[in-house]
Order: sequence, then C-alpha cells, then structure tokens
Amino acid sequence: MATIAYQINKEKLEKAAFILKTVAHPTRLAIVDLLSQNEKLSVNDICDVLACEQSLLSHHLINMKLKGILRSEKDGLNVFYSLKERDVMKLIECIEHCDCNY
Amino acid sequence: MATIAYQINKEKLEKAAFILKTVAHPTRLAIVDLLSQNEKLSVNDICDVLACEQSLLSHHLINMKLKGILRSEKDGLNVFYSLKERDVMKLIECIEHCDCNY
DNA sequence: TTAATATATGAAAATATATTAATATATATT
DNA sequence: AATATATATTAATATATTTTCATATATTAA
Repeated sequence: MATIAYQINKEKLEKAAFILKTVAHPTRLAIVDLLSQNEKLSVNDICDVLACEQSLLSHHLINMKLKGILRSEKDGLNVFYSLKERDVMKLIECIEHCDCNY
Repeated sequence: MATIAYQINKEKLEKAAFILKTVAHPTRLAIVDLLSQNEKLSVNDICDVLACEQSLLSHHLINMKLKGILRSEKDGLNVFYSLKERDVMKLIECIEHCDCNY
C-alpha cells in the first residue's frame, strides 16, 4: 500500500463537524439566512417569518448562541438576535454552488 | 413591526441542510479531507489511516456516495472512493476561517 | 398590583443517526 | 474447488437530536 499523505488535524475536524452540525438544519439555516439579510431580529420577528413555534425557535436560537454562531441582546420585552459570525454565510454560498446529484 | 426582507428559498435551504448534515461528522469530514489530498483511495486505505472499523466506514462511505458527495469505482477486490464534489472542501476552508468562541 | 406580552426552561415523547456484530458477496489466489 | 481478502449488507442496539407541551420568568402597560 502506498503511503498516504495524511495531514489531518483531528481537533480541527472535530471543531468543524461541530459547527457544521449546528447549522445543518433547515430552520437554523433559515435563521442564519434571515440574519444575514437583517442586522438583527427579535425572536418574535423570526417566529413570524419562519412560522416556527416559539419555544422550538427559542431552543434553536439558544443552541446557536451557545455554539458561538449568534449573539443576543435584550431590549425591553424583546431579545434581539444577530449573527456573531457573518462568515457562516459563506457556508451557504459554498453549498449553493456545489450541486450534488440527488 | 417593520417588514422583514424575506427571500428565503425553502427548497435551497433544505438541500443545503441536507448536504451539511452529511458532512457534519468527524469521520466523514476526515474522509473528505483525506480524499481532497488523495485523488482516490480504497476502503482499506481509509480504514487504516482513520483507524475506523471496516463496516462502520463502509456505512459512512455509502452514505456519502448516496448523497452525491463521493463516487466509487471497483478494481478487483478493492473499491476506490473519490470526491465527486471537490467543492465540499471549500466548506471546510470556510469553517476553518470562521472562529466561533467555544 | 394585575394583566398582557415576549422569551426561556425543563422534561417527556418522537424521531433520526451512529455503532456494532454477524454474515453475505465478490474477486483473487492456491 | 478451497481459501483468503476486500467490501457490503442487515438487523439490533445505543445514542443523539428534534419537537412538543406545560410552565416559569421578566418586562411593560393598564
């Protein structure tokens, strides 16, 4: 067997998989997309636009915040979420240009 | 409430989430990485390098093939897998440049 | 201070994904 | 033909993620 070039950084891959997993969900991806088009949005705004149940949306938002993709700031009754990592959008662009056959 | 710019293409997002989910796994990401560095590799090669159990690896490979990310060709006893979508690498690069805080 | 609104929390239930193990298949070698 | 090797398949099990629901908390308004 030929020697295989092997420069895999295990830690990096695990980190990458972790982030990918976080955004690999239609609703969460939609949130990222929405927030890439709008500087910041309240939970309610997003709820309306995505027609997603409030509590479920909250779970998603908090999950993404926990993983460093979103940030939030409270303003009165509302909590506004925004993209912490605008780079995440690049992922979606990549994906859009990559057409797999299925 | 202000009107929210909303140009989300639901189908596109679902497709993107689908692909993301497929690569959002340390082993599968390692496979993509390995194959981005080596034109093609047999199941055994990958097995050795990643120290992944044969059957499990097979599951992963077939899964990724099914989803259009890999292709395979048989040569004698071996089956060689290669990246069908070299663009998938861009995902990993994106991720590497995006440093979230966790 | 009561009521209304926005958001979060926690636990249970539903669903999906990953892993293992045993075995099958196909090809090559003796 | 028998054996060895590489890969795939299947079903069972383990584990993780998503969704739902009921309820809590915090803030504002009446």
